[in-house]
Amino acid sequence: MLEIQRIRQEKEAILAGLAKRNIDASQTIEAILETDQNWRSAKTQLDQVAAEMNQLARTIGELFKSGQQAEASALKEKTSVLKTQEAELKVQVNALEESLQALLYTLPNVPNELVVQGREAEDNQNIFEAGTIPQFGFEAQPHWDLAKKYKLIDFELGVKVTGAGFPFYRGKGARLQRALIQFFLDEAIAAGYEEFISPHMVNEASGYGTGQLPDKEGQMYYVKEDDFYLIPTAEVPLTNIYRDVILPDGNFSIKMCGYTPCFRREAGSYGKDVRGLNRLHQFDKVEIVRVEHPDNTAKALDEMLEHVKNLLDKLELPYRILRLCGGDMGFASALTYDFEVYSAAQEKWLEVSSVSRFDTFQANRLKLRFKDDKKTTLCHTLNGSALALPRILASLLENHQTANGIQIPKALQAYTGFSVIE
RNA sequence: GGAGAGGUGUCCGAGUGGUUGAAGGAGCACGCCUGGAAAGUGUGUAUAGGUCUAAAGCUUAUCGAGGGUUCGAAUCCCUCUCUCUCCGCCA
Repeated sequence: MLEIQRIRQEKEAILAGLAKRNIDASQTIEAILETDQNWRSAKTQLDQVAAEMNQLARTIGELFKSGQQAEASALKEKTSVLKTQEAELKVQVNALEESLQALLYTLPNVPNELVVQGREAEDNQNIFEAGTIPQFGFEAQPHWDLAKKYKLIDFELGVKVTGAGFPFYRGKGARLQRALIQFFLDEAIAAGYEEFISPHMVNEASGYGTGQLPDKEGQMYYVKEDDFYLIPTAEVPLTNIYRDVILPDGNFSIKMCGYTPCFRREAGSYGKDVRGLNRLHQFDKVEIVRVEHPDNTAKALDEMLEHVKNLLDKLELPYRILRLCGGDMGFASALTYDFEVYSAAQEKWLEVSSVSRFDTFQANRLKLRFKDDKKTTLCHTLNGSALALPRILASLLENHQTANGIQIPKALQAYTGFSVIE
């Protein structure tokens, strides 16, 4: 959520920024400013009436104390007019506040200066490539065939027990999955992130805190009985640890990581995009989350990019980094880098990580601030996948396949306990 | 799930209708005292908003959350929520 003060002061800059998302926000901004103006004047009136009421109540109290019943009763009658006024103004103020809030919720974050205007994936900027795309002397098999051949994943069984998008991992497939989680966590911990095991369901307030609510209810599984949402990413519980928190000084750098399953309804997805492991309703992910002083955000983002690069290097996978264009960025993000791994048999790039800075956008909703001398200032938040498992698994299988089996990268062998899947 | 007790500021803790944004204490910050420290002593110590060029000042709201009663609510009533104790159930 953008700060209202910022909209008042930097209207033009915000409009220019949002244009990079192909959004013409001028009408919304005008509506916001007008509502804000109306709200403020109504609020001022309400405050004045309330002040008068308070003054009267105090006087009445004193009169009663000194036994001047008649005078007190006379004053009491005066209050009835004020009371009606106050009630009316209160309704007005509340209504304006609500519509202001609703309008603010509709505005996405303003893109960083590095972000280019663009509409779709083709407009993203390729800023880095590493690794080599393997050449096979045989016909490479897609991961769903490999998974079946080596009995690593059973999609049909998942359909039977739950539904599409909820696969079973079995045998070495399960072991490989567990190895990856452990590997990712160990790497994150080595990089200074504190590990958390979080709840897998969150309440409504947390959904609002990180921006899943309102509007994206349809993306989350919802437990009606208890009003809980299944988390779509560990970002939600981890970031919400800092909801309604004021850090005591500006000297902080909070680094958290956590493994969780992630639940996504993915309503509207279909076709070959969802084949095999490409898109699941439940998948595993290790997430890294940071809360930073605004001065440190750029550096933190760089560190996170390096961290993910390092993971992919160790897994010996060919990958590239894209800086997302305005139209392809998430709602809350100011700057996002996507990591894509080349999947040798599907012959396409698969997104395996998304690293973003949100600046004050989430912090404003979360009310996450720090004390700076006497002022309280909003913190910055960042997060990134490090990494999401299914597509990593898919590309491991596809890129490291040989005629006789699947080679496990060296860095992983200590975790899997085997070096090849035959 | 049933019965009961409770949720007050950074912490402890008082407060059952009238200058209570909130006694008292601890902690913390700054000052005085001291050769230095401790002790002692003084002052300060929430958040969000409105008004204001800004600061100061003035003002509104906030004692788990929301609503209600009242001229006036931390204090009374209702709903929800969380914590604790006992019982029940249970990995």
